[in-house]
Amino acid sequence: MRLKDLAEHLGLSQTTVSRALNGYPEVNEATRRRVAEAANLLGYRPNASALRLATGRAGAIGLVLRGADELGPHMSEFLSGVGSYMASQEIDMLVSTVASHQEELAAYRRLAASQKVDAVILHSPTISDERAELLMDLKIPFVLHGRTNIGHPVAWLDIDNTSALERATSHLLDLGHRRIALLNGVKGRTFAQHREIGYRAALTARGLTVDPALVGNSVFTDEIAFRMAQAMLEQRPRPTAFLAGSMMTALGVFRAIRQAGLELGSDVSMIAHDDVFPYLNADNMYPTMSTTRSSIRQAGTRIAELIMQILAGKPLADVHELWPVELVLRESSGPAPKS
Amino acid sequence: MRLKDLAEHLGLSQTTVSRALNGYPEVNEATRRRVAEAANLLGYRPNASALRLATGRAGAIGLVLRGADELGPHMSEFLSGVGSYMASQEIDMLVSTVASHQEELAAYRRLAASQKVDAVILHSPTISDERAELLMDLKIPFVLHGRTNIGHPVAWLDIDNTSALERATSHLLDLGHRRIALLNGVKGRTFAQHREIGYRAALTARGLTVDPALVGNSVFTDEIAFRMAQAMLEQRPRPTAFLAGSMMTALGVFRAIRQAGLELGSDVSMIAHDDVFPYLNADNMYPTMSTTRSSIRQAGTRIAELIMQILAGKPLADVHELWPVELVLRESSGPAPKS
DNA sequence: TCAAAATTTGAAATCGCTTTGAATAGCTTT
DNA sequence: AAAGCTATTCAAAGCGATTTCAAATTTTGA
Repeated sequence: MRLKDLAEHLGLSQTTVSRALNGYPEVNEATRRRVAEAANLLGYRPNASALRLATGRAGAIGLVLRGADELGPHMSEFLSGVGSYMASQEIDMLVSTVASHQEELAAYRRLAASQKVDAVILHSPTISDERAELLMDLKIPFVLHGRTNIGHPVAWLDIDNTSALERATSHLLDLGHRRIALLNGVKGRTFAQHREIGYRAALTARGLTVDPALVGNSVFTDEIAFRMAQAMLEQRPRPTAFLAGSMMTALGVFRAIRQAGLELGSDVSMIAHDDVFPYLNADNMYPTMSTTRSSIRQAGTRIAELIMQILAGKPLADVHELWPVELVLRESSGPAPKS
Repeated sequence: MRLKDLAEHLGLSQTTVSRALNGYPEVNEATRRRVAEAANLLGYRPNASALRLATGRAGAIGLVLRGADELGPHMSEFLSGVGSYMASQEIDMLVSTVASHQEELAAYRRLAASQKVDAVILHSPTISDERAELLMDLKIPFVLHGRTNIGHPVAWLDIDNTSALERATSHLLDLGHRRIALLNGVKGRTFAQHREIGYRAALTARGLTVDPALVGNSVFTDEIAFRMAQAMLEQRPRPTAFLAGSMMTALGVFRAIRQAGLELGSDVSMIAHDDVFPYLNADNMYPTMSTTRSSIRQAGTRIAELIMQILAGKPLADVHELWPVELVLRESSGPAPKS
């Protein structure tokens, strides 16, 4: 069913039908109704490629994901946040997977040259992110999930990682903990830097120094967290508290604590960052998990909205959102054990 | 940079340039090289919409994911398998998220009417899947990840769930277990049915009957598995072995076992199904986990290949693959405890 | 050497839509 | 009744590629 067929069926010109369907004012109300009805009945929808070619808009946004490390539970959850909004706007999500940084850059060049997307979402930025620079050069609009430092203004949404870690660390210090381990994200990522800044600030405020042996950097997986925590727990004096970068990390730390014959919440405390996964609830854990909490799904939805604003012409410099992070105290964080 | 610009730059017609780039034989080798070089240098890539309109091919495949329950770790891993192959074929992945079954059907209708995709991948089928029927009606080619029973032949790839569960169950029976719990997938899904068939077959072969209180059906999450396992462990006599539907499930069961003060591998045994997540390795768990193993990522890649074969004209009836499942015995499965 | 065949190139139609600019019809206004 | 508006509608020109069909050039063969 093409526009032409529909027009013939109605005894109208393509022009009129097109206008009727797209809400232009210069079409008779009766005609518009007739057209809408017929279109609905016959299940007409414009051919996407033709529409895109004619309008010059791709009707899609791009997401380039770096293989294994980015296509995890965080990304799924984020994606479904983005998707829920984009679906309502009839915008497609074009997802590409790549294996390396070089491939990722190439993917953006391809997207730009073939004009497959109107904008992209960039995530997990480094402190001075090369991809952001490239996208500026390519003139592909984008919203950054996180922050980075490049020459130009950039639209971004981020959570206040520094403040979150500063508060979580301070709380543990208040409870008497002195050896607090930080299982942070991969070095070089802005969010990991921000978290470390918050952690250091809290320690420094009490005149304490950071023990490098208590800081780990890695992707957030159960497995790696388990090993890092295990190694840290072998130190003497051992850490009495952990700051876990994600709920996956928390699961790994939990296993390591158990395996060391220790009890979470009494022998060792933990505060984890909770991105709010529907299938991993801090409240349902044993013991319940203290968290710094911020929904990554909501962030996705909001970023989708921001993208649409940017495409509508909003200046980049006006699109900055720093979301606060809740600190939710539960059973996993308790007073430091008497030594 | 449009084809026209490139053609003018070279002093050639669009026709010739187009042909040179698309490998048609009727173009002079020297010309072809000259064109290829210029295109490369100037970074020319055809406008995707124009190309699609002209060729009638969408150059994309669709994936419709039902919100929370499908966008989990399994799907991520599967997606990246699909993506790795599709990227090599310059085919895009169009990902939509929907919240309900009705929305999902509507999404397929939209994809069909607007001709946004050449084919789709269908996953987690029910025993007689309505979506598969719809896709047949809409004449959208698709490959099914799993199996279903509808009137027409359907292209599919599946793993041999029945045999996997039959073998795992038999092994536990050999070890002396008699009360074996099954944490299965959502009722109604074909794979869950297949698994139950295998489980029943093994029990029946020894003259045992199935205790409904030892069979649970749900999505595969840590949390739900924890609760189901917890409830089952309260029964007397309690189950001495668990068949976990996924590694997430296994984590939950593990927690429940620990919480009940029992030891995995001696007091209680477990065999989990392992879809091979890069970040959750059965070998690295404590104790190491016995598994039925099959890479969901590889399945994704293979399904992508099958899609291309179907688009190339291979008859649906010839596209059926049943993959065997490995049974890997590790420490989590041991002899039944003396009662 | 010249016609025929093979090779190489190009003009124009096409894909299905949007959008510009013109045309028609029906009312007012003078 | 003619002129001027307004409200509707339509024919045709893009959008940027592919592809058909014809033309120009070169090569081949007798």
